[in-house]
Amino acid sequence: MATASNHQLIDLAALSAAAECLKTLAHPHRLRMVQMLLGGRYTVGELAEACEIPSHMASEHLRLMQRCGFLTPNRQGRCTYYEVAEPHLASIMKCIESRFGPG
Amino acid sequence: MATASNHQLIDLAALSAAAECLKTLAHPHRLRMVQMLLGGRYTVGELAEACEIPSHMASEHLRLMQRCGFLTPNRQGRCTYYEVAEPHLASIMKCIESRFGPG
DNA sequence: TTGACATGTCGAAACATTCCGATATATCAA
DNA sequence: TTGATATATCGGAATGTTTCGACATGTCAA
Repeated sequence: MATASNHQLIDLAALSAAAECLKTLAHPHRLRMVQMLLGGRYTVGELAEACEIPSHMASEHLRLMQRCGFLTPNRQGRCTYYEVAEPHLASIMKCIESRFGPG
Repeated sequence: MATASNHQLIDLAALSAAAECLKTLAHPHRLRMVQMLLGGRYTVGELAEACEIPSHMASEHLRLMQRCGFLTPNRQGRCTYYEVAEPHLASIMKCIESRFGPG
């Protein structure tokens, strides 16, 4: 046994879901996109340019993040704007910034 | 452009490092181990049993987490105790619990 | 309608991860 | 020493991810 304060362990099924989400987040281009989108909405093309990747690949990354509930697309004419749909993304990104950010 | 409050974007090299760490965390058994270790120290065997996996596989997971600075081993006789070495693990785990935990 | 532009989808190659059995090392007890 | 226990490591099979070119769809302007 360990120390006191044994706060409930999350069950394995929930941990698998969490692992899926973390895996989705665990990519440098996707992290950059999330970081940008936490500051506003952007089109596929804008996100692609910021990551210096072809836009059809940005589209693929965005699809993955949409699939696990992080983002939602919002078509407007020829462009598709993506926005953050998962509120917890802000706090997890803060953790990442405090560990890997500047300063 | 987006809204105001354009706080500095992390550079791609740092995001790659962050992605590596997140990838390492993104596994149900490793998440369980981290969650346990945040509450105290455990041996390879104890962690293996909690995850219901053979201990040589637990050892492999622990090696990965050691490699990215999350944990440190601490040999004591025949057993190796692992402990949390990265303070930020606690806060990122809190984020995960608040999203996937009970309640 | 045509042509240009912005996204999205498909299939396959390249690459990485996960898992397992076999084996190695390290410690203790007798 | 021998045998038992606890971890660690190696190699390979199975599986999953990433990237790319090619193509499809959907929108607008003329």
